[in-house]
Amino acid sequence: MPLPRPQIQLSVDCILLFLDGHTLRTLLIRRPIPPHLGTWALPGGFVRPDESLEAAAARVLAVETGVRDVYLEQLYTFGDPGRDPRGRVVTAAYIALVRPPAPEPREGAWTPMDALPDLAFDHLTILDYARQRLKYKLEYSPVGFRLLPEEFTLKRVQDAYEAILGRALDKRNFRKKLLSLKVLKPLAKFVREGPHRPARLYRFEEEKWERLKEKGNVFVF
Amino acid sequence: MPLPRPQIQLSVDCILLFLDGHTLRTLLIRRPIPPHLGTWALPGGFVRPDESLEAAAARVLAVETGVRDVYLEQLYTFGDPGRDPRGRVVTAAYIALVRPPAPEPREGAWTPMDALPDLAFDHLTILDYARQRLKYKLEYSPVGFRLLPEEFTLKRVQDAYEAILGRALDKRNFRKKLLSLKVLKPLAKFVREGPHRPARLYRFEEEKWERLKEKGNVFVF
DNA sequence: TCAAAAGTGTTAAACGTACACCCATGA
DNA sequence: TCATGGGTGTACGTTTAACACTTTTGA
Repeated sequence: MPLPRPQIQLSVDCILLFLDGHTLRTLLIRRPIPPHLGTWALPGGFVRPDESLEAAAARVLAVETGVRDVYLEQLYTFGDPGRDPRGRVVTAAYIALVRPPAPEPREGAWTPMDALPDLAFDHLTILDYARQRLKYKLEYSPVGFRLLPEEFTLKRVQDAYEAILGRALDKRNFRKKLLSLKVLKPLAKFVREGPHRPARLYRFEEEKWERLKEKGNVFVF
Repeated sequence: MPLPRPQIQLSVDCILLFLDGHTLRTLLIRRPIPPHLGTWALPGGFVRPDESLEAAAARVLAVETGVRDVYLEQLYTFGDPGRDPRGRVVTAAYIALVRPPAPEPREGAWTPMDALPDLAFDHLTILDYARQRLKYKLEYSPVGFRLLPEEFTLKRVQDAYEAILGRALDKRNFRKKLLSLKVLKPLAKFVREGPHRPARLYRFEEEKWERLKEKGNVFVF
């Protein structure tokens, strides 16, 4: 039995997230073609017949923004008829987490998540959904560390958590709990970055996290 | 600028879940057409150009199984090239939770989740993913109650949690915690169903749950 | 009167939360 | 020597986890 003729377009859109101090930023580009020509939008494009959804997301990112080798995770698929004025376009949204230093985008701008401009299509809905998802996932997955450099100070981890959760955390309690999980390896390296005591660097140990997870342990702040 | 000609098919697949005592069951049907003719598979079908993904899932359920008015939630979109031998088919999987009494399916069989037969396409992967998701969601959302009748005994709630989590829970602690959340309304009704003391019926109060959630409270066993 | 599930409370351990000072450095 | 952020411990309240007997019913 042959397939019916396809009538629905499939695209991917990418929510690139980057943590700039206490500010969560996303990369928006100006639409180079109609509809919504010139309006801010998420980087996106149509899926090719021979590539997986994730491969499409990676390609779109590389081509439109120059960003490569990032952590990608499917967020949700938005498919309401009418979300694209050209016709029926269903889009699989992907979250991409990038580590500092922020790659200079070939195009577009790193925009603070709490000061978003008008956006094309339903991209505001998609970004709201992404922010929510990130917040929930923080509790039981190491997404926070995917927004940090390989080596980081405890302060930076706390900044990441505070930015994503949107509230302040107690320094001593945060450190106590984080270190008690034994998923960070303290390094014999320190950063001097101001007129104050240098901060120790740590590294996230993925396989220790995996072991924790098997035991059903969870990371709640 | 016109759209490129579509080359990818979009389908939906439904994971219908039903709780039969301590057994979580899903509705599987035998494929009525090639490929995988006669193999067990999830109910599914192609999305029409004018319907939303969720509407497509609801339609497929109604047509293929006769089940209506169920809770539907998007699970994940599976889109690897090669998952369908006919060509490129991307599928949005939806979880549907049904309350007892189990609707008698027009077609197919309620199959225990822990004794699945060989399945068509990547449907085993999809079911594994659904089981995982349900387990995670139990912690912070009232999915458990969507698998129960409107009025239920505490025993039934505990059975649901034990079935989904896959482990036994302490009766006294379970009840204490569940009742302390104040999301259940005790009714002046009891069920007599055996040579033992009758059990009180309760009703889940959605809007009390919403209030709890706003306060960031969570439901962990 | 027996078997079967409903219903109920206490205690100890673990965990979360609130809170303030000394340290190392660069200017 | 001062301003700045790094780093550390304790005490209290809340939550979890372990655990066994009495109640009500139908047969």
